[in-house]
Amino acid sequence: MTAASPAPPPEPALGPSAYIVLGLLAQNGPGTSYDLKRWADESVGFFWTFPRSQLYAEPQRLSALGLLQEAQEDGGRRRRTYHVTPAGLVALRAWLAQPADFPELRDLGLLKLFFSAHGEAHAVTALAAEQLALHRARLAEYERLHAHLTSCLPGPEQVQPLRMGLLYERASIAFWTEVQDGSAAPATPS
Amino acid sequence: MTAASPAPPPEPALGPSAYIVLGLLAQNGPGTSYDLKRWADESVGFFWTFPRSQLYAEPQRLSALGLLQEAQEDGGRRRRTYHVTPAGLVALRAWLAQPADFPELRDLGLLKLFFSAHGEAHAVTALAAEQLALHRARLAEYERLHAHLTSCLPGPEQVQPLRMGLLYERASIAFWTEVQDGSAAPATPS
DNA sequence: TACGGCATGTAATCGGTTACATGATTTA
DNA sequence: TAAATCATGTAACCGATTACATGCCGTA
Repeated sequence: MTAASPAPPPEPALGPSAYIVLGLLAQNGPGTSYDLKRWADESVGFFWTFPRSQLYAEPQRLSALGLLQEAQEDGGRRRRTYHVTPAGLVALRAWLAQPADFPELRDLGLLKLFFSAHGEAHAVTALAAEQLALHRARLAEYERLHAHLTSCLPGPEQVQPLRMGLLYERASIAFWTEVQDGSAAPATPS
Repeated sequence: MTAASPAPPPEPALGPSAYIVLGLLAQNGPGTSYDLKRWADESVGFFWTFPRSQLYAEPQRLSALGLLQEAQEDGGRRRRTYHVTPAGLVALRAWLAQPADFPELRDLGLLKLFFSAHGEAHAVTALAAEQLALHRARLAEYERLHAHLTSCLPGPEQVQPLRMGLLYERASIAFWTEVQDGSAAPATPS
């Protein structure tokens, strides 16, 4: 490699939360960390969570990298408002173009089920009941949200993940029902 | 609170990976970190991943807490073999009895879909195709594993999580197919 | 004006990830 | 016996979670 291509800073490879911040800001215009929290809570928050403090730390990292620009107000709370720079948009697009690796379920319920042989006898029943309750509640919530979204319609990309959520919840309910009904079930044809 | 109840060490609240180690050791007898890796790779690894080095660090933490006992061999590699102590079993059972909080999808594909408005025009198509490939491959793998497991049958608890995996993969395939077929789809009845 | 809750941030800690480094075993 | 692979571990870094601390604002 010649001196002609000094290779721009080696790109520290941002994590998912960085792109969530970039994406949310790109979508909803400039905002503060608290705005980010509110936006996340009613959208991505449903399938990707993180503590609030990340939404203070992450924008600062991104500012340092030039992907966001920060404006701190003088009076009152001196709060920081961020907006995406052109470089930030480029980074976002680059990330969107890269292939996404495999999703992970990260389901503590499944984990406990897997090890349930070492628990109390009725542990599985309790677990199934509890998981059913959780998933039913979540399903109801998704259905509300879905109904609500189809009215104040954004682009379909923002509704689709919710549809996957619905599919997942229905599958979960089917699964835990099956578990609850005991191992009595005969061979279940695929 | 009187001096009569000195309250045993405040229990540092272990993370999931700690219980994976405890559970795997409880299930498969004593073993080394490498054994843990192999066991995980063909079971829990499918719905809960972590780097190999965790399987060296975690057992040491657990030993320090008295939940595992370590035996280091003298000759050769001086490798460490761990086995679960009674206290470890108690901790495992206590964890199993606690309610599990809600699972998270953590799906980068969904995330990218959600923000896809800011990418190239064909980004969604590419994403859908790529995700379909991933999920089809995974589904095939699960089906192989399922067939294999039903032969060398362990308890059903160890097969059930895999069944959830199957349900999830089928749902995912349905979802991304729907995405791929474009927003042309009319109202999809639930 | 006092109080409660909303808003805004920082500090310390810790688990998880990457990278490094090396020893043992098998096989060509 | 050299090479390749399997096995085993450590160190450093960094993102993420928890906890702390405080400021503003609406309202009683």
